[in-house]
Amino acid sequence: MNGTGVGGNVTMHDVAALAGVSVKTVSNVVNDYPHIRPATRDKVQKAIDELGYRMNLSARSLRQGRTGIIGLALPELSLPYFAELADSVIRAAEARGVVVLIEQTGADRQHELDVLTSDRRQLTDGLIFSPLELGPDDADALQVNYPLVVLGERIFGGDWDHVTMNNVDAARAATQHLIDQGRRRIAVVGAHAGETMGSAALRVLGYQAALAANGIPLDPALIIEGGLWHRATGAEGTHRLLDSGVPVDAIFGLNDALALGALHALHARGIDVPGQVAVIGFDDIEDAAYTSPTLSSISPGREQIATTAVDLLLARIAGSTEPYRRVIPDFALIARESTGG
Amino acid sequence: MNGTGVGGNVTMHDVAALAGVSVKTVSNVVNDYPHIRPATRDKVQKAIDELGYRMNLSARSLRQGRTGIIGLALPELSLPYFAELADSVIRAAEARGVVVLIEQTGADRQHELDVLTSDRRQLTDGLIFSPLELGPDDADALQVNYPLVVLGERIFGGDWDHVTMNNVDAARAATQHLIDQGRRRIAVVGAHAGETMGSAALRVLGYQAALAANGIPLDPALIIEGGLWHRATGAEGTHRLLDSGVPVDAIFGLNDALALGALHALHARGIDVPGQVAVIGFDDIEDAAYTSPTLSSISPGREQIATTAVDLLLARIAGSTEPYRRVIPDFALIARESTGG
DNA sequence: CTGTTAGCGCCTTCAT
DNA sequence: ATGAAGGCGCTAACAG
Repeated sequence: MNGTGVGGNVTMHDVAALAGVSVKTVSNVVNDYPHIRPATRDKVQKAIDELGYRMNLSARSLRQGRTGIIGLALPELSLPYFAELADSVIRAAEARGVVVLIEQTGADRQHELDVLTSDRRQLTDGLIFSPLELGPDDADALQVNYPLVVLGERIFGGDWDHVTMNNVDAARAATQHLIDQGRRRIAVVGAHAGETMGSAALRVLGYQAALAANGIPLDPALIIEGGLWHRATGAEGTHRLLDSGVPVDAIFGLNDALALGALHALHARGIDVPGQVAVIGFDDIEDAAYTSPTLSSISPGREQIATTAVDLLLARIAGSTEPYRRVIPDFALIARESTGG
Repeated sequence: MNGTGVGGNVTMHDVAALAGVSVKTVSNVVNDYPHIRPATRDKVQKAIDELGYRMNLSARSLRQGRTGIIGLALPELSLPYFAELADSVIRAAEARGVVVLIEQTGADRQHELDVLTSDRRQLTDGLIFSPLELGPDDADALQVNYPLVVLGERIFGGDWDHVTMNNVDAARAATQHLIDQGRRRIAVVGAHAGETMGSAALRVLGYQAALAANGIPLDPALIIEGGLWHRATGAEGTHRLLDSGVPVDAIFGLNDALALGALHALHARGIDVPGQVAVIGFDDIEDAAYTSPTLSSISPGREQIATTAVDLLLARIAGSTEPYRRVIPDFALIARESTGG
């Protein structure tokens, strides 16, 4: 039963007996305690190797109240941005010796609330949470008694740990880029009416700021609503926009999935990109570099967001008590064909 | 400390004391034991609610040797196919009351070996493993002493649990579809030289079978190697193919990422798809429906693969002993613009 | 630097 | 249908 597999039945006591030391000494060796005589360490290590001993992590968890697992709750892995984010979080976690349990909320409000109080929270030492539906009214739900790092900026005002990016400035830069290419009738796809603090609201703010700075009047007909930021939403919104007949020479997809949908719709209607309509997205997912035409986008520093979130969470787990709010300032405008001259 | 959060310190003893019963009775209630008097159950449940009791999962794990977590090891979530697979696995797992710990192997052989013997295996009750680099020579490494379900068909010959799809037939169907559109110079991108049983080898087999069935000679110059099935690999392989000057009127990307890369390369060279060159992929990732032109592909029944894998794993964890090898026979050819007349 | 003791919270006997 | 006791494997707290 115990060949190539992961050892089970052999305990510290067995190791201690074989090595002729106490269990505590074995524990010390296994946990890299500072002061152990090299001879003792070797003796123990030999016994460990000989028996193929592996520590029982459940027992350790029970004892110290930690599992070495962190949770990551996100809308869904099918959305490339979140898949890439998860990739980065897992890498960062692995580099720090912890593993990641992923839960999908499906962008469902109740599911997002559930994830915060789920039994599973007991299996994790802390949670990195990227909500899409929770808003300022749900601030109470985020007052949990375990380490929590919230991604994105849907919920301001609380004093919980927070990692976000500079949405307003980044969206302004994207819009300015379109303006620099001579575009004046710039639509935005994926807006959320009534919201004041989600990513959508902040990016629209940046869009408006850029228009204002360039003396371009804001035309409400160019602001296209779209709840879920999927490709389908972008395609459908773009069709609505074009059906409406308002003049358009550029589309700003509030994320890349929306922009990909826009490209799709424009292609379906035989509208040349960027000849007739320029398109820019947001997130710089891998896809953006491979579409036809390739998609200009904003690179939000995803890697840095992930490592920062993991670091904050681990610091909190380790006992740090100061409240954190980290804004990742670095973003980059990646100009590709879809906005090219 | 114990408001919205996930309860911690209150134990079964506390509940038992408040309810005036023994801990065993509380345990029975919590675990939905069959024979409990309704009155007793209510009493206990009331005490549980009043104290906000949550069972300590570490203690339970220690006691029964199970964590309720299953592992999922895959190359990387950045590859859309695997992100979508993970999505499906997580959903299937959730529906069955378990959660998923994801580990990325980065398509690195050593990493793939490590994942099988890692300490983390102790946190999981079993593993769903999608290897990319392990081959027949590594069969021994798969002889582990915990429930393991292998995805894909890189390693035949062992008697471990296995979920795969009908790669040969599906690839034959893809190729036949191109032939049906009048194509005769069909290249394949992403082949793995020297392999005999991976997805690449099997799909190439199907390709060859289709050619043979239609009396089309096999031209080795049309078989383009490509190790990692990323978009970049597909683009680069396509450039190599076109640089070589051999006549081509269709490209079969052995997965969608490769096909997306091919579309990208063709677009960059101003070659019309499908006018001059038709393109088909494999996997039917979400992207395929949104590229320009939209990408024809093979839908492999990803959802069914995921649920089957989870079901097999859970059955094995529950103690089933018969060796399984399940082939998911259902695939579908999705014809889109990239192969359109 | 190393040994001893006493639980962590639960579930599995074995009684009743 | 419920209670009592013991231990799963580990580590924190003290000795020494």
